[in-house]
Amino acid sequence: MSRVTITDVAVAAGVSKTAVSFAFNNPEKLGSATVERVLQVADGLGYAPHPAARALSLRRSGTIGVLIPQRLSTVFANPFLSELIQGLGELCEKHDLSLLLVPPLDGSLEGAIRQASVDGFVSLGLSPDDHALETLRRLGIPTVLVDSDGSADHPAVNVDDEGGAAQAARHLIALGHRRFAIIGLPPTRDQSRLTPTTSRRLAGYRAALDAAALPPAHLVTAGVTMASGARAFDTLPRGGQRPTAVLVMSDMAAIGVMSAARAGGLEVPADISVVGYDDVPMAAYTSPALTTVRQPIVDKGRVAVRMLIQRLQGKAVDSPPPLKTTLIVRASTSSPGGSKEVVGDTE
Amino acid sequence: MSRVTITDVAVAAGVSKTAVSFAFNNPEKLGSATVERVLQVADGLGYAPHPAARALSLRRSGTIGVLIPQRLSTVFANPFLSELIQGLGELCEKHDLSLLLVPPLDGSLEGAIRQASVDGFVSLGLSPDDHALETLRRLGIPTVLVDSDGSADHPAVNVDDEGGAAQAARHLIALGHRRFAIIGLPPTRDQSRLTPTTSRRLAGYRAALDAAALPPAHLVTAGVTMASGARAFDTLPRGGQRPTAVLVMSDMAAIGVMSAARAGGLEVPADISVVGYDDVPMAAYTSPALTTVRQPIVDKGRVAVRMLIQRLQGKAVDSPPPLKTTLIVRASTSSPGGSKEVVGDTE
DNA sequence: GATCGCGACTAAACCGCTTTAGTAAAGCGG
DNA sequence: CCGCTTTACTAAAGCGGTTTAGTCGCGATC
Repeated sequence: MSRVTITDVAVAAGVSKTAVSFAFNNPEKLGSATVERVLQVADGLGYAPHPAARALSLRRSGTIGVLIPQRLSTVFANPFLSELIQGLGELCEKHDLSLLLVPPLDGSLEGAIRQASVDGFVSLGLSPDDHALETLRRLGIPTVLVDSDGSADHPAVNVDDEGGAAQAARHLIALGHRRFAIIGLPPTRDQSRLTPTTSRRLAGYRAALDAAALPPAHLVTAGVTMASGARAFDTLPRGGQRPTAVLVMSDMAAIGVMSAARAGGLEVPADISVVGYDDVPMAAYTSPALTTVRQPIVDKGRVAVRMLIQRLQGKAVDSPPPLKTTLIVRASTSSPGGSKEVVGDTE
Repeated sequence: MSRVTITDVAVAAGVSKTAVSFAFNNPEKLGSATVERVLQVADGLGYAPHPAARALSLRRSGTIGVLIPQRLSTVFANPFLSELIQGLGELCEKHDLSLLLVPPLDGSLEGAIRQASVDGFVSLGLSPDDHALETLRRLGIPTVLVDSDGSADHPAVNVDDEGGAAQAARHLIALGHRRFAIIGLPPTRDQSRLTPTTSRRLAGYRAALDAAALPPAHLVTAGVTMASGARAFDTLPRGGQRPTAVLVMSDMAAIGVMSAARAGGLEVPADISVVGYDDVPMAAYTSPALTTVRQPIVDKGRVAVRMLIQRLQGKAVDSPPPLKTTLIVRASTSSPGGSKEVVGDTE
């Protein structure tokens, strides 16, 4: 009861394997009567070409891999990936491509890369010195990076992380805040350093604070979950040193911060202002609704696939200019006193 | 600049292809010195076995497909899928399996099924008469259903949809509600009928209403997004006929309902109570926090993969008993008057 | 010293498809 | 009726691995 093969169909239809293949892929090379008959027989037998055999022969699999530097169970807790996949998926469906999720295998992304039968990769948040990038280069698999630094080998699509962060900080500064905390994203897989996204956003926050001649902010990192954001909040200074505003690099952590603040008896934004990053859909539905930096996540996915498809067609592709980020002011920010009054320029 | 093949390695190491293959997969069949040398050479050349060739030869791809009956861009708007993938992913990573997302191709799931190079499928929410199920059976691809009715061909993992729904309805009845609306899930792909999950939840709601001798509830359907839930709310009767409680089959729609209610000048739960379904993480963070029926989504994913792996090993697998659902009472429900006082048994 | 067994390695078949190169027959102009 | 192009179809060579069924050499056995 094994699978029906092309040979079975050929025999049953009284033609050669070639004819069967042509019937499906090059019908114009065959008499129309034959095509008809072969298709009929194939359908009757329930024939479907073996995808692996096809991939081997065609030298393409019709699949693109999404290289994910973390475990699926953690990374999918963040709606960011959901949204990105919406963008990736939209174009993939249009081009008859499937999406393969490729998380580390036994902790090794490189092992996972080797196993994956894909035509190309979209890779998320890899730091520029990750060995995975070298593996990709050596294997010659076309790759587009997202939220990384582009290189000669691999173009990257990014948003204006720094600009968005600066906008967020300036908004709070304009509201009159002086004591800040920054909650960053988790470090790279090997824990050794910040991801490119983290660095860029941090640079944006700091540039704005420096420009206002404010003291450096208290910096901690947190995962991109609500629980993790709540934990991070609990490590912030208390009493007189308590920051009046928190710049969070992900909405999920920001929501956790708000929730922990409230649990600690503080009111948002009266006692503490919170700004997120991403503008995931739920940011508009929290209470108070979250002020955050919107980045066009779905677009990011679309652009990445579009670039990858070009690379698959052998065209050279450059990293596009960063996509725009926008500050979305909602209800989680106000002047430190609690009034919404603006002290200075909101830009 | 094409890929390094096993032959390249064999030549470079001065051995046969067989030896190279053995060095990787059956090192005990070779002298240890040879193994060492072959591995060295392979590494030096940057050799990685071609996944498609391997899949063809081994008759397994190391990939399982997630059969998704909707477009990726719509289905990923619901955190349900994210959570399910967390469960699926957890076991997949443990077993060195990859996850392939398989949405309809040009609207056809069957086409997508044929193209996918997978060892088995986990299929979501398929109605029992969907042609895709017949295709799967004919191709003989092991499949485990989620949120569908099981059959002789394919076992299914489900939760106690009906019981959870009944619990939700009884909770509202006990609070004193008499006029209900039900917001259901979208129909099947061909629009012809309700999905199994919808039917079961509906049955649960109705059983509870009937048992309390209440009039039938107003029924509408909505997609599983906040926007869609908001739209659904706007179609409900107004004025004296306005329901005092809404039973929603998904949290995302429920959150949309709350938001639309508030936009319409109502207060939740004082003027209208809302109960969701799923207990996605954000349900606890909305305002008011959402009363909802919790289903163990991550578990569902884990169980599904566990079953599929058994099937891949040739074992017969029966549908397990439904997983437990639990009513989580939060702040979006109260007595119709606005008081939280309970009129009767809350169970 | 022929035989056996064993360890180390290889030739070749096979997985199921695509595609190139080619054949046989039909069509056709002269 | 011959040579030439078309049309319709096929044999066989890949694609890049795995695996079965050996081959070969060599020390141990009787």
